[in-house]
Amino acid sequence: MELAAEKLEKAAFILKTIAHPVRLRIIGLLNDHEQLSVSELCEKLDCEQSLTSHHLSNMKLKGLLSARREGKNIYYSLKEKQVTSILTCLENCNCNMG
Amino acid sequence: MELAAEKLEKAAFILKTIAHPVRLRIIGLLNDHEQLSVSELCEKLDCEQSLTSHHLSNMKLKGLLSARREGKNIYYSLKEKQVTSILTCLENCNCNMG
DNA sequence: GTTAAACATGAAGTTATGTTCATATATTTA
DNA sequence: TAAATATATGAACATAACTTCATGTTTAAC
Repeated sequence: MELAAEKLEKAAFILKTIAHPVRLRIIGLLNDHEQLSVSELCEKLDCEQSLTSHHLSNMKLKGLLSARREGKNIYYSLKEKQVTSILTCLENCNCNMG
Repeated sequence: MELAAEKLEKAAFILKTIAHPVRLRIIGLLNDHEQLSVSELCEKLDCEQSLTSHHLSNMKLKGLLSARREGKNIYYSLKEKQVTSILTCLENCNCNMG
């Protein structure tokens, strides 16, 4: 095991970005849907526009999502599909934690 | 995908606990070693005793580690081996993020 | 029963994160 | 070009996380 030191900071960085209920759901949704507009996400997440937008730009900034404009809408999608594998781990993990 | 709502909070919770360079290294070390005392961890991590201890009790509190005393030493070990699978994901993930 | 070793704990300070609110920008439509 | 829709942005605040430092507790050795 022992992640290489270089990879370590990056791993923590990515995990930190993912480690939030709303952002986890965003990843889940974008894994199911290929791409979604901000308002579609707002609705599905039941999360206010501004807050959703903040989360999205944060995730984009950190390289997890990409965005492209189409008319009035901006569509977000997963940039690194592999991120999803972390979710799968968590899903399968019967972690009786907490 | 779409983690069940109940699992979601827990997943974020676990990820938040893991999402720290030192704590990632602790998990890596305890995956390699089965159990380690605090001072062994301090040394391997090159991390001050108090800080290491804080991280350890945090991880224990959140159910990731277990501890048992043996004389003057306290040995920590992974409570949920599955946590390691998340590290494996990250390792294999050529995430060109950031 | 003192001392030392190994570890835990708690307060304090600093920084980072999350959230809200008000406002700005871009695009389309009337 | 004015209004409406979709989204972004930034300031301000509240809360949580990280770290340090000083001190407490437990166990063992003398």
